[in-house]
Amino acid sequence: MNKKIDKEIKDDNVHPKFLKPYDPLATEDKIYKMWEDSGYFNPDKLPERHQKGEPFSIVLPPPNVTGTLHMGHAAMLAIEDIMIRYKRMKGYKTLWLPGTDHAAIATQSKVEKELEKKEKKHRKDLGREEFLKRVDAFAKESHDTIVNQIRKMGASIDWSREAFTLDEKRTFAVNTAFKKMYDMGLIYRGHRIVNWDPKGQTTISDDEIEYKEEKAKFYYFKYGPFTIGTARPETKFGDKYVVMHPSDKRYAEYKHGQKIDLEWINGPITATVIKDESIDMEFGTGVMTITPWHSTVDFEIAERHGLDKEQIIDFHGRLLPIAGEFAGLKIGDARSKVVEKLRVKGLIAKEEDYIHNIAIADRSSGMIEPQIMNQWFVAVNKQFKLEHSNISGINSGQETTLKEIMKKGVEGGAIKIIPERFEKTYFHWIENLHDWCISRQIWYGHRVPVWYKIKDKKSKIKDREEIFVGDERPEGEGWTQDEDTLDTWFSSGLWTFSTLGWPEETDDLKVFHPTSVLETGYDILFFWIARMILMTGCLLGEVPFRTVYLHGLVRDGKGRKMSKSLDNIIDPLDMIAKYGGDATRLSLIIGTGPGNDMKLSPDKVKGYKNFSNKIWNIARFVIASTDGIEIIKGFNDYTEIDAGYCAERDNMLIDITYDIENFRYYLAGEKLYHYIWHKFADVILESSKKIFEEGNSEEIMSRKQILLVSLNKILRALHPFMPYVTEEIWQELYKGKSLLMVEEWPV
RNA sequence: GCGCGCUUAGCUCAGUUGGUAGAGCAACGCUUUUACACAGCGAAGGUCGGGGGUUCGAAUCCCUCAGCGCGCACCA
Repeated sequence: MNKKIDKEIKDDNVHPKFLKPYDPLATEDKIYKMWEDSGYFNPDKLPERHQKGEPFSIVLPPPNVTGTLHMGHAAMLAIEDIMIRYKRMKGYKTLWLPGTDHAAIATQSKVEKELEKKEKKHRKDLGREEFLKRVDAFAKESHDTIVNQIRKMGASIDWSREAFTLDEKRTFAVNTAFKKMYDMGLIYRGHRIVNWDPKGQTTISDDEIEYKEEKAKFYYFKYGPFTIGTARPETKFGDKYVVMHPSDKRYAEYKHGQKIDLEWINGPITATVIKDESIDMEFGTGVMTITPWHSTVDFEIAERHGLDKEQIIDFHGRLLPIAGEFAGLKIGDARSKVVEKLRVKGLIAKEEDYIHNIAIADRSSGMIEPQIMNQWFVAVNKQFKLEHSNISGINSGQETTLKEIMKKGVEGGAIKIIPERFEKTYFHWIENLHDWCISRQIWYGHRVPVWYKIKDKKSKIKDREEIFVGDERPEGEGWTQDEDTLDTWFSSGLWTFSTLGWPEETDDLKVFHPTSVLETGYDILFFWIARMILMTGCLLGEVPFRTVYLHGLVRDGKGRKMSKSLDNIIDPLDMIAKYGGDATRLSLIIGTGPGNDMKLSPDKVKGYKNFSNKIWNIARFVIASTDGIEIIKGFNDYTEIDAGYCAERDNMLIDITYDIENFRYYLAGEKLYHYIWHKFADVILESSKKIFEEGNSEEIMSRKQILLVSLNKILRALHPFMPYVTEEIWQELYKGKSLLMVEEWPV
């Protein structure tokens, strides 16, 4: 009998392509093209039942145009495609909108490195215009690679709406947002302490810093009657304030504002005593001197007491003339020399080993040097009137702050974060949030939409400049645009609505915003998610999305972040070529819950390739042993004989539907896998062989029915997870009908 | 310092509201005119990190300790 089946398949030529084993390579590209040509990725082209359905929208977290996609991106695509395909089958009007991110600093530094390596040139050798041409060319190339990779993953994404953070429409949205927020008083320019990256020659935000532990010496210097502790002797030249806690009894005899003459690095100075409660009495000697120009904490103390601030280190990390004989030295070289001089002068009390964190720019790996600079900021604590609000807890026309908007969006339940524990992390981050520095001294990105005109060269600095903020250069002579560009996250913050046409009031915006789900890695919760909530709340008075689903990071065998490891990288394209897109997808879904990291090995992907083949052979068996496909029309497989199997199957389908509704894709995937292989194939198919040999006609008929109906339902349920193989079988089974286009969710 | 997570078979991890421990991979034995060897059948492998508590019953809830990892803050 079995031998006969196999023979039939081959000999009859009924299913000429339906041979063993399943070959993903020969199948997937062809199927993707068919899907794409069908137009069904575009919500406007979906059939009637979807047009009446509820909208369901996801914007793709735009990959950086810095190169290629890694396994983390592949996981993101797999999860989002499952969401979209499931909702589409359920009859929703589904939109999944793709795009890419110009990723200002990341992309620019990549091109700079290449320029340095290949042509031994700095970007300044090319000039702004020529350099930007190079970056654009690189970005274009990356873009094309990325788009190809997204297709390979089987993403049912609407290419007709593709966006780029730096394209014309998005640039207009950025400029409009900037102007609105400037007019609302939420964007301001001012001299504030910022994170300066001397290597990248730009400011960066707090979130772009990484901290690394470093062993260092901690020195105690004699500073007049005090002993002060410091890890940075080379910044101490200008220190003329000595700070202690007001209730520190050890220093009760010294009064706030008291002047003390003392001998310091380059000779005698007059120090002023400052009492400030921020001082930790337990740390060191409980006394310190401050360097307000190069330390955030010191800057804040200086602000509180109206103290002088002086720059010690220049923007290339070298000491300024205030350092006297040390002027011009790099800070790294200066330290030991300054210590040596203090030693000679007998001003060192003691030194000890200590471990501290040094701040590193995560893109350039330059050591951050705080500097006071004139930059553009977003004010997060400033009160302003939110004209229109859909955010629970904030009424239209109410006074609020951006911080409050970020808080209320999640607190009030308008946004649900999965897994929930990240809500705590999110609130904690908001508590510590400072004004956001948005200007960058790099070339690639959105140029700050501000023009300056010098009114009167002789007048005081304050009103010397006339400022114009807007999308285009103002009328008249003498205007020059700000040289700086905007933080890349400023444009990403608009992503859910800039992609839908904002600031125009488009239909897309009305139908699809707020978006349904934002699915991304937990590592950009602050960078991106928080900023989207901020920008959307401020500009639209609503939340950008209803649910945030955070996936874990994909790590290599050694537990390193796949996006950062240099060797041992698993390339999604390699996996797809070897094991197929379906297998690659499933390996990134099963075995990992939201927010948990996963270690991925090629063996796991291989395992799911075997599963694709299993499904393929299940289908071959069912087709060959049921005399064709007509039998399926209009019958119910709940016969008395096999009702138990049917109920079990349908309960499983209800179960996984519940899992999917609750974002437990890993469970749904595993349950399907388990049912298909170990129940449907191992038990039902195996027992069918016997029934077909020995059973009576009623038993045989019942069994044929259950096989066909089960296969039909299983393929539909599995389709969001493994779209290619299920589609290929479906088309064989139902002669050219498409699973993507016509089929509904099975329960 | 504040917060979060993890610890279950050799490896990677599931285990949704507490009811006698599961999967994949690897390894072992048998099976090759079988829908599928990218397979089937079978066997093996775990005091669920330690300790304590709640409960008729705990991998699951509570407390505590330890190891590992992560985030934030910050160390003058």
